[in-house]
Amino acid sequence: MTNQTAAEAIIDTGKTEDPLGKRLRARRRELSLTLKEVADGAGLSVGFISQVERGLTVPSLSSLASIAGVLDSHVTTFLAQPEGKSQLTRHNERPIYAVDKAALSYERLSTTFPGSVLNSVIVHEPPGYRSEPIQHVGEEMFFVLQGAITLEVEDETTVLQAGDSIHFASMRRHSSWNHTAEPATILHVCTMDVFGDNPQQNQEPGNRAGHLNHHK
Amino acid sequence: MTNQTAAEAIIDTGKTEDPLGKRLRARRRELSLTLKEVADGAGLSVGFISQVERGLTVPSLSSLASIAGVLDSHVTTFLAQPEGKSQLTRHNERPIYAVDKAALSYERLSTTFPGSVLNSVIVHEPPGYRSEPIQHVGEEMFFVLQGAITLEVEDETTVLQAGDSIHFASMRRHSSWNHTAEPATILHVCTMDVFGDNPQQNQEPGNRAGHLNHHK
DNA sequence: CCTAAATTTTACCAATACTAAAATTGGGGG
DNA sequence: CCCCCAATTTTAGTATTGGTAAAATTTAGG
Repeated sequence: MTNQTAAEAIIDTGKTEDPLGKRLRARRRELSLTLKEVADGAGLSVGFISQVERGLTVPSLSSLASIAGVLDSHVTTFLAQPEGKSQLTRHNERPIYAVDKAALSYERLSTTFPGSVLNSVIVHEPPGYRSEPIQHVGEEMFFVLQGAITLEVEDETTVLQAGDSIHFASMRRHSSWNHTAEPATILHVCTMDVFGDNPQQNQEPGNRAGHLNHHK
Repeated sequence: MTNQTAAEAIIDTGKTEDPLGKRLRARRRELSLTLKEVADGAGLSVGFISQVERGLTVPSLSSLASIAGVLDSHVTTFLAQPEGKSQLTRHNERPIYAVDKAALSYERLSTTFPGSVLNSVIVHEPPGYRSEPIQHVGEEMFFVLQGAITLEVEDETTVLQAGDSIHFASMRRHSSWNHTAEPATILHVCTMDVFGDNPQQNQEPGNRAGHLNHHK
């Protein structure tokens, strides 16, 4: 509609934000590398890098990966990033989600804005509660606010006390267990779309089940 | 070296993990969509989607974006994801980073594994401490553990008490200020490479300054 | 200014992203 | 069992565009 370059039009999430090329250039400058250095490192030509950085061409995924490698960053760094309103939650006025009457409940901290990947909730685990082992895309972190829990990640079994934290890739099969007689409160952050919203474009919103199913 | 498909070889981060295609298929199944539905939605051909999902072809970034859109997900969802050892930190034995003697200090919670984007630290802000306003790629979340701080995100000024949280895109200019007479403890999570490590491949590691510079 | 490094531009080619259509699989019924 | 339909895979083939090499331009010193 407007006259942005093809690359810009293609890549960005719909919101106006820094396009791929700009970020690559910014990152290269940050490391004070020359086009040639990047090109050589990535096995590509100098001119091409120039084109990409100015949004005249869209690199293939493999090329982008190479370039990202030289820039010592992850591919995802350069793809559409969030933008939106910040979301405040007060400890006394948060939406609470009770998944099953068995008393496990969530307080949602983060919200969803276009491109957001961060998801945080406060989880209240009643004494004895045990979650099904699950694995999924992303990574996550637990920080124990109150009480203690036992966390199993694949073969490691760890007891976390208040103030302890753990960080791991969510693909590793994991489950948690409140082995104590006291309720435990955990701050849980993950990079996934736990609540099943975050529509990339507005399609039929309802009926999509979240991934937080401690299903059968 | 081995005989994985070209696509697999190209995309993955070096670690063995689910390649792009597998994830796309998994996601499609999750939404119980047909190849045709995805193809139509994305404006691509059925056969092509099939090829992509089986790793016979690598889609262009634009195509991938379209497909991701139909799958109601962010592009990054399907690109290399973390894998590694989980990292435990005990509240009494964490590495502490003191940035300037002015007494601001960090306890690092998360570690870095290939592809990880999650970064969490506990920040101790002494009374009166004020950080420089910064903006950068990514998104972040503050959760106040003790005390209170004033957080400014662009034009919004918010006072956060213990237990409160805020979540916003890091591109929005932000700074924090401990306006109280007590030290404040904040759990800070962001999707960026705060500590400046996370080498995608092992290049010269040293000398790269972190981004947490409250520099002049 | 003169030179050399860094970047941009141009012209061109070949790899491959993508298509269209035919071949295969896989259920359910009747 | 066989027909039918939906879903997926396979096969050829083309056109796009990702990518190159080299010349043109800019930038920065000395």
